[in-house]
Amino acid sequence: MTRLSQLLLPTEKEPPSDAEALSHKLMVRAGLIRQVGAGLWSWLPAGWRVHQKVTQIVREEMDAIGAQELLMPVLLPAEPWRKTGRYAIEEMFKLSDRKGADMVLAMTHEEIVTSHVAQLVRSYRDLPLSLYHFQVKERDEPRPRAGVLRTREFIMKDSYSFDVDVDGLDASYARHIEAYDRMLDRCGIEFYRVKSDVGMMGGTDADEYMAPCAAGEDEVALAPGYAANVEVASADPAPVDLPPALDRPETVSTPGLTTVTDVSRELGVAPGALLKAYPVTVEGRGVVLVLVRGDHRVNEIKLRNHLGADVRPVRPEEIPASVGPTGFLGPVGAEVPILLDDGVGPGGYVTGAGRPDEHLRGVQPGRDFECERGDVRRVEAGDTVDGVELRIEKAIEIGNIFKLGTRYSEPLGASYLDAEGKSRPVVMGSYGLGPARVVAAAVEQFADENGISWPRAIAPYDLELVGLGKAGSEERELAEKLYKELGEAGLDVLYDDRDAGPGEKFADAELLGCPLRVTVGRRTLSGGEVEVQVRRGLEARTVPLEGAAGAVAELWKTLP
RNA sequence: CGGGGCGUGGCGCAGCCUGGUAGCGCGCACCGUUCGGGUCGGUGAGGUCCCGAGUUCAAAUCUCGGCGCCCCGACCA
Repeated sequence: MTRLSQLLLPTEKEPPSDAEALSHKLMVRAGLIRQVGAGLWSWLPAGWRVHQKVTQIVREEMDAIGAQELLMPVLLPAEPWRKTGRYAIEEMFKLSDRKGADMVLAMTHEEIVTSHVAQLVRSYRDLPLSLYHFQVKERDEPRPRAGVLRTREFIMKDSYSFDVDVDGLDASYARHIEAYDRMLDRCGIEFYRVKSDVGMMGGTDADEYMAPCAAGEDEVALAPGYAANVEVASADPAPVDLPPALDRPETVSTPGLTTVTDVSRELGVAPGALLKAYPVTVEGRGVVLVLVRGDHRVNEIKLRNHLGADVRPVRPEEIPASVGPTGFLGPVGAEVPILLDDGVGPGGYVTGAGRPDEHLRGVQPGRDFECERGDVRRVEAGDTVDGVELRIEKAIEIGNIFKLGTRYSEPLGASYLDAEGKSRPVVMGSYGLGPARVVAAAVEQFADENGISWPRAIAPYDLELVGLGKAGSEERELAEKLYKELGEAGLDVLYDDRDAGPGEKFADAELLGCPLRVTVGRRTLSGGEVEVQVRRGLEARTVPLEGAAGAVAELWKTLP
């Protein structure tokens, strides 16, 4: 129960000039957040209420699967990070204390929680165990952006599961999936769970929770029954028309034509009838020539995963002469290993000739050059999965969950004695979620031209009560009375009791986006009624003043 | 790390090219007005012009150096 006249809610008519993302603009305009520095934000009272509501929902669902809340520090000794090899991470803030001891600011808490478990857990009887906390994470991001979407400091719910074996981990992982699905459903946002890259976290399996929205930094490939981050997505390519096969490759003169577009136009074939050569340097292996269809792109993450080694594009001077000059690179006669993407079907293709100003046509993989194969291309919209077309959407990552295995328990000595008295490493999972990103996603997904439209579960207040008329008028007295009654009906009300004009009050209410707006004004009061507007869709109705609080409370329960 | 842009009252901006009294809108304070869509009128407060050095009689403006912030890309545990 809050009076707007008492609340620090600095709304603005105009967004910050440098804001791009919708959630950035609206959260600042609505008075929810203020910037402190690059990637550093304060949450103002109304914004913090939203954050807290998300946090509480997450807490309840974590508790429901038996996870135990604790709290670990942000400032940590460097030692455990050295043991796991993560001290070298560039994004980690590093500092030293007055004695010169190396310290770090936590980017995440695997090292510390695992150290605790190493000390405190001795027996298989102590397992399984799930621990979580809400704690600030510090990451020296190369480029913070979009308000609260990508920051250098943010609160994260991170949980960690500890099990005796992989089956136990699978069960813990499954429980977390249930908890995540429930908490995000309750928060009222759109989301999906997608397969993701395990990345540098290591481990065996990973999923991400993604919220689709325009400001998203990630791309997700979706088809019925299929959802994956584009980083790892796999699909069948759209078919391509190939020219008739030739008995042997044939040289064609293509002076100055160095791009797929140019060559396909000149030769009158589809871009997909070309093979694009993409030479890379593979750690510990040297140059490998990757070939994908001309209308496809190499996905470096999939390539790295396929090769099991770090990969970077070659520098021009590293390209072997046998592969040819840039723009005319080709596999025929190339004296380097060749990796052909699985998206390349049988048939004759156009490739660079490995000589200036010439291409070859009718080149058949296997016949005209040796190669290994692998799925290393980026999926494209229009590809198919089980015959159904794929679409690609932008989304923000709001949570990610990893099966870590023994990636941390082994270096940190987290082991237990099994029933036979034998020492075994604890098998771990880790599960992150960013409440601030849930908040930003909700703003992005439901805002309209008038402002934010919160899902009711995470709105800063259940409703905003607008009292029109002058201070001391009959309308305002009735609004005061209704304010009390709404509170008694169990609703958390923001009461706009300011001496401002109606336009300003309405505009501010819609900007802040509480799910309901109740207006006490002459127009409806003459008929003994008050107006109730549903924020999402702005549909308005009236209810009798008598019993209005109860009616509003009932209506509120039906909202998304 | 590469490219681009910006820094002038709380917010949004003009002034800078061509050096000479720091300006506009919103907001804020006060008076009146209005009271179902940012009402209208009046009065007023509020600024180290990001920082430092230089040029000059004189610098928001020109020069050099630094810092900060934003956007695009790279990167992103």
